[in-house]
Amino acid sequence: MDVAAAAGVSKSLVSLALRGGDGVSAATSARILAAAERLGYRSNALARGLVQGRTMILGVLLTDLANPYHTEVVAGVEESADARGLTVLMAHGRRDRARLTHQLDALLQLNVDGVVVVSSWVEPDALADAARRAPVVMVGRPERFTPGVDTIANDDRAGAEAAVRHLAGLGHERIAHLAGSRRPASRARQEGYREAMASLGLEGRVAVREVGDDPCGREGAAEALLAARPTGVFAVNDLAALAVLDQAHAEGIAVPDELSVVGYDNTSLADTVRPRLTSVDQPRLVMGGLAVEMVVERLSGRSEDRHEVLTPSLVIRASTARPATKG
Amino acid sequence: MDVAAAAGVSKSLVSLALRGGDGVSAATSARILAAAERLGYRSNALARGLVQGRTMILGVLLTDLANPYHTEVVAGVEESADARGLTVLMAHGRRDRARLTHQLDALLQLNVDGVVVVSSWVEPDALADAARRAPVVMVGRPERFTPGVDTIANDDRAGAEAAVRHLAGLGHERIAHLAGSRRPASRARQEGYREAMASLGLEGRVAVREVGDDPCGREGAAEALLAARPTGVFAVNDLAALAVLDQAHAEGIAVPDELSVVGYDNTSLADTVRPRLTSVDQPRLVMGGLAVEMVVERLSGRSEDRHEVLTPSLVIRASTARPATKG
DNA sequence: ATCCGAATCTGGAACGTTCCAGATTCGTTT
DNA sequence: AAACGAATCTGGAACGTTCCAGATTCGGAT
Repeated sequence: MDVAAAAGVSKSLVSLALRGGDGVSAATSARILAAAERLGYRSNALARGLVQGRTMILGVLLTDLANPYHTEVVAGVEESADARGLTVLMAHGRRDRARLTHQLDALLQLNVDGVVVVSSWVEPDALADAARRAPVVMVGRPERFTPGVDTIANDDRAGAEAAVRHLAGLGHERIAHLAGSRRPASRARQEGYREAMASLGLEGRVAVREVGDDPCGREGAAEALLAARPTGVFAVNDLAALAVLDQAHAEGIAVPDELSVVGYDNTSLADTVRPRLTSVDQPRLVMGGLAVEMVVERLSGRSEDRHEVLTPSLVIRASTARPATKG
Repeated sequence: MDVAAAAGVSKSLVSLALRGGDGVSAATSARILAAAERLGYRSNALARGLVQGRTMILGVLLTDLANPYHTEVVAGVEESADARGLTVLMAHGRRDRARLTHQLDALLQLNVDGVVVVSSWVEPDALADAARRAPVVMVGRPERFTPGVDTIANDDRAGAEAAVRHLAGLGHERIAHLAGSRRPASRARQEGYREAMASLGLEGRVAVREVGDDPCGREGAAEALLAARPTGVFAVNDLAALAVLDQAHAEGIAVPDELSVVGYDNTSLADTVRPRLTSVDQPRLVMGGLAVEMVVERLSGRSEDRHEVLTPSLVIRASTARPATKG
């Protein structure tokens, strides 16, 4: 190590001084720091990680960078990781299962101290494999639990119920649901909708239309949904809600005067579209923070799996109002 | 290495076989692969990076994860990196200069093979420092060039001019500009606007209003801008254009019938708001790809700095039309 | 049988750190 | 003056790979 020679001490002492360890005299320490500064020295994280067996890096695996839902979870992760001195590095799967597996592998090969998976798309085998090498916490609702992998999800049923009750509370009865794909979160939201309708004595008014996973299907589904002339719509997510808003606009239906719309996820979209969208909000920051906490718990010995379900809240904006009085 | 013992060969041969190198007999190779598979062996990227002096990791430094402009540049980076066998890892500065510097440092300590900085916010000193340790390419328009750091930007003047000429071509004369902050890109767009107006003989119609960097200022600025009753507005970016759309809606001004609006960046917003926004499109995928190319060039010896400026194009949507005929 | 070269395999050095056991220095106490 | 202990410093092992020079094996030509 050049710095050692420049400061006239051993490499061990340089290492110690740069880490701020004690047992180094003030004078020597100053000399070492000066030499390091002068030579533009930077410690090598590879070597450090190799010898220490840990890297202080928290890996975050993302399915979709462009998804504002994901990025806000990441914000929560970062905040919490910062507070614990962990550095966050992100790997991106780009909505592709194979790439997701590959990127997860890349993180593990780097010996990250833990992985937060923000996605429910990862191959369960890859996940199980990963959990054997490092703590893995998944934020999202998986098809089924993978042993060794902790999960954090929001209560989709409760969120759906809150949306429906909000509409019913305003006086709506013809409340339709624009449903999502077959994925667990979508299914749970649909179940929540049906249950809430039933418990409100509105089972006769249940009307569901599914949009596929492909974005193109959304408009058609919205059109079909509105054909039944509901006064309120609960959409599986904000993007689906946007399709409803657009379709309503195209048909000359005023929102919220003639139609109330509720979305899910409270993405930036909800605060962007006109009218601003009432939406179910998952506590994403909290979820991200909790994920880090769970990784740290694993690092300090917890071995039972933990599956946390958080309660979402409804953010009321301008897209919902009392239904127009008839006649 | 356990795999070596299990397969009854030396660690060197295991290493060779797993890398797919030749000089390993088919039988032995199969035995080694089987043993590795069985033991769940994964090579350690830290050790590999340490001995090879390169990591095959391309670091991406982001200012703002939530910014769809940034994420699409990243998509371009990823595509190009994939094709070259580089793994992309992202570090996130969260709009904070100190954190950006810190994250840049973290990437360098990991011995990444190169860094693509998607941001024009990074401390120039930190950038210069980084460039001494690895190739650094910045996507964005910096205050000034940092020696050793390549840059890729779009031609903001040309983009602004295209926007103004589009409006003028439709018959607009009262074309106002909602300008951005003092940052170089914003300034260049404003200059492009003024120049285009001048060269169209419309210097008398120039009307500029600046929004500060804080989001709250946008509405007020949009209101003030519309007070002058322009028939066309060129906004510094899509978010500013959205403020104009909202303000127009609030005042009962129909877009595009009574007011045409053009944004900049062609973010997902442009394809989300109503009416869909005409916007200047930077070739973000190309820019990302080019960034990787420039990193690779540096790795294979280029030493002169390269500063690339790409030409943006206009994407015409529903927010622009001929002005209403008077009377 | 002998030799030769190609194919296959091995052992140790190296990468840049941290860690640890011990060496050295120095001021204080006896 | 001797002894002691604390403070300060050093040297080598270790981490898990790759790399390289050389060792071993093997089939075939002489």
